[in-house]
Amino acid sequence: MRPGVESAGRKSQIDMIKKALEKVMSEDMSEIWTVLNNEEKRRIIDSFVIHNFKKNQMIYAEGEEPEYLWCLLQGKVKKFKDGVGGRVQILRLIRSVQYFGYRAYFANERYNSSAAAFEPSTVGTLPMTLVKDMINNNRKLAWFFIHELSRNLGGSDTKIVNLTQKHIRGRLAEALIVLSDHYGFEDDNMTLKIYMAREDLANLSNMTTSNAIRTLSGFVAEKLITVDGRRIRILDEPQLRKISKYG
Amino acid sequence: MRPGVESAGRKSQIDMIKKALEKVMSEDMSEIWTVLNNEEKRRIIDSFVIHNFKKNQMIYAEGEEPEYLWCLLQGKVKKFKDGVGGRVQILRLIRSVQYFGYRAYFANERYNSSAAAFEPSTVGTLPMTLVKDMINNNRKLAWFFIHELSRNLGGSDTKIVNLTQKHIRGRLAEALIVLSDHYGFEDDNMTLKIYMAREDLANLSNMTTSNAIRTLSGFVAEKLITVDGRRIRILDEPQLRKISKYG
DNA sequence: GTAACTTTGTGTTTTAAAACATAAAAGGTA
DNA sequence: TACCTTTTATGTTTTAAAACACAAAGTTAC
Repeated sequence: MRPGVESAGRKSQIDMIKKALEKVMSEDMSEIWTVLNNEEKRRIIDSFVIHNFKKNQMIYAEGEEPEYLWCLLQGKVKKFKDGVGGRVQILRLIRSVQYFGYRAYFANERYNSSAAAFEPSTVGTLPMTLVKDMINNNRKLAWFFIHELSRNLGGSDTKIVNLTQKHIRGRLAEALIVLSDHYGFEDDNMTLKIYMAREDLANLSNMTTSNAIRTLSGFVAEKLITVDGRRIRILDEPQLRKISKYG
Repeated sequence: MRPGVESAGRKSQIDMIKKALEKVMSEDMSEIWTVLNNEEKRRIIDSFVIHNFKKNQMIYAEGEEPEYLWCLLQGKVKKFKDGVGGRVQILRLIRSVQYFGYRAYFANERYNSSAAAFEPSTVGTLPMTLVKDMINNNRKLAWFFIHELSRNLGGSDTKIVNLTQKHIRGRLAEALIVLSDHYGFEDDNMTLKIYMAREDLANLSNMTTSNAIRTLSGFVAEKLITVDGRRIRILDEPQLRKISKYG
């Protein structure tokens, strides 16, 4: 897949790459880069390609051949899977700086899920062949991926039980908690930093859009949250956690 | 956790270990061993401990500290998670020779699920500290785990969609297909090689035991399968696959 | 071999969530 | 501005699956 490079003029494109690389290299969260030696860093800088995606634009689709390691630099990305009868399940949310799209390559499979930008996003790519070489020469990088994969697998297994066994209210409360843990709050420490459509909220918590809307209204009536369009404020997190646990 | 060693007399215990090691070392499915050099093989032989588990005996439980790589030599093992209201979800089935129990260690977490023997089973353990050392000295071993974790993660994501979106009949049909793919058939090429309680079948396909029984009876009435106690024969696999896809 | 317990089987009732049906807001566009 | 599309909201109906209830087979233990 050759992703949509929003060509934005040569100068500003170069600036963007520079800024993005700086961000990637300095971000302490992305421990991945701290384990590279200088030669590896040069190879990365030479191969790193920046792409911009518009709101709701697909990054890759289930069934395609995985070729790149994707690194979200700016924005928010969802990984999702189309199921039966037009229903969609959001599997994982990506924030900056996080890596994604490598699992299928490692498993020797085609993409098992799709990725799309939630909001305007900047993504860097690195050919997986290069990543593979780097892993072979750098055992810390191997451990980085072993660790990431292991954490994600645990998360997926937990999600299976949450989505199949909890009731609607529990699932939505859980989704709100996950969103707050993952993307955090605005400066007021209450407003979720992600503004998603009710439909996405529904696809995240395995319910229909109407039920997401209805249940959300219920939470408002119980004064657990307030809602202003897509702006959600968490008022009573402990109670939400309780409902998420089972209620 | 110190697992239950069914001490079976010194002589036969030694025989068992010898046989088990032979099996592990020769099994071509377990590519993991082919990548080791002689020194590594000696370290393994010295540390490898055999354990026997009775039918339904727990191997480890959610929340415990992971210390060992488990290798199923003989028998069948289920990995499962206790959810809300006494419900159980079977997450993965292990056959010989397969490895399990390493994810939590790699993720630096406690066990996220439990493991129990479906039937009398023989399991070998290796301290994860040793496995870690081996990975550091052997990049092919690192790739083995990256590959396994990646495949499992893809499977878990698929399972999320299957279990949340398919209807009861589809989920049970899917479970039967998975069982046949995973454990295979008896010599008649029809009878599933695994004999599980209806309750386990239900826990595998996210439904109540009564619904598993009822739906299974439905399949019998439609001549898709026959049932004789826990012995299930697949008569019409194509149709089962169709139902599993959506029916 | 009989009693106690567990597993399987089936019918009936209840319920949680989907499906359907509108309508009002909100957002985009000509 | 007016028009069209999408999103949000809420009420009503339908339905798939759980819950409940009981009986018959099978197992296990004594």
